[in-house]
Amino acid sequence: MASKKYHHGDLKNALIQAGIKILAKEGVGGLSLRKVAKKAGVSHSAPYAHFPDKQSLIAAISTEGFKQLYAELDAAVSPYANDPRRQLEAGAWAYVQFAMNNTDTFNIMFSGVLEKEKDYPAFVESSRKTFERVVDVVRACQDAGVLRPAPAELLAVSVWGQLHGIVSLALEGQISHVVLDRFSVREIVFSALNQMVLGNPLS
Amino acid sequence: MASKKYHHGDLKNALIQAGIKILAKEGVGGLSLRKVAKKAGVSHSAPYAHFPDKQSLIAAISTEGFKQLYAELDAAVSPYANDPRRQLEAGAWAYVQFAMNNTDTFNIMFSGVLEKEKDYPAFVESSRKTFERVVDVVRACQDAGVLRPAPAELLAVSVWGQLHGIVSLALEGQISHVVLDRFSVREIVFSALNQMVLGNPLS
DNA sequence: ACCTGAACACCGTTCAAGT
DNA sequence: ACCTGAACACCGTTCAAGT
Repeated sequence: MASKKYHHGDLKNALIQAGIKILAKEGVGGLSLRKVAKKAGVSHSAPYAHFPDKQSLIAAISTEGFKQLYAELDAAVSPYANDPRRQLEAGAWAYVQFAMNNTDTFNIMFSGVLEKEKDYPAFVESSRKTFERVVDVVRACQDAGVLRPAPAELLAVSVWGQLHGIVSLALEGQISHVVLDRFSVREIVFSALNQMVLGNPLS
Repeated sequence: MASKKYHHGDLKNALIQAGIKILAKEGVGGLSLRKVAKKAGVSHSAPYAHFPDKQSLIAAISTEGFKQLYAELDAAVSPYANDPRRQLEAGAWAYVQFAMNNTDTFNIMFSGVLEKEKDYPAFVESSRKTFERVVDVVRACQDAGVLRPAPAELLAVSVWGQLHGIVSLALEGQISHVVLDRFSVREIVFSALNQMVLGNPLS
């Protein structure tokens, strides 16, 4: 399988990695197929041997993003297998940190940059898998009486949506300075999360 | 002030309106300054007499979006001046509907398309004003014992974030079909919202 | 199968010039 | 002040051609 090659033998992957780097450095607006090709050391039309169009490259980068998000989520949650409450908090914070540390990847994953996401099975699968991990944690919390009884998937959408919304607004600079002057993003997130937890003095 | 003009006398506004239409018809990816100029019936460089660059046009369209959102929010909420609980629900649903009926405007308002939002005072002001309206409703709910005591702005971020997150995930096609097969977006939103309300049997 | 280079239709932005 | 047209450096995408 590995033999003589034109350039590296795995240009497809090299293009994805180049794309991720450009995205991190120049943002969504700076991501062009031609730059990606140049960074990978090939001509501007070489990517078309591996991706039918720019959207497909974006789908591949997004898929990579979901895999990384899954890994970070899982790593944050796993240590607390018998403490669902801490799983919830650790997972939530891992999600928020991923978003804040990989703003532009987070953006192409969730902000309509990818136009027909349903056309990319790997993307759909990687995002589905991530959601399932959230559902797992939610279910464990329900079993432990930490979260209210309800269809676990529905509650998971609510929890995920809460985190996603807050961090999206934060990244977009939409959170009022009246709030940011007094609370860190961490405090905002945990305040919202605690509100969902049963047995909370305020709930 | 109104006198003879080259084209309409208010090209600036005509460009914004043309932009909104193109956005609605072709999405963020289809929005170009040259198309906007063409639609307004001027040369491709005419817009530069009114906007320093494309980002400024986007800022103006986003500002327009916030004004519309504010108006719809206010119209939905005002009828229930003495029923904070219904204000909260009506306002929430108005927000979600705005997002779903104006997907692409919503996108440029909130999805990182506008890169240095802080540089556009009109944008910042229109978004601040909208947030203030949310805070008003939250405060009324707190006074009526519908929402828990907490700094109103903090709680408003939580409520807004919850709605924003759910509708963003929904627009992005990220809500599992396991959920969507059983619940409408309206049910998902209200389920999450009710969870925040005091005196709820489930809270 | 994998890659190159020329070509095409589009961009955003600048600038000299016209009214 | 407001607008035009040519020009420049970039895009995404296609295609004939090379290995």
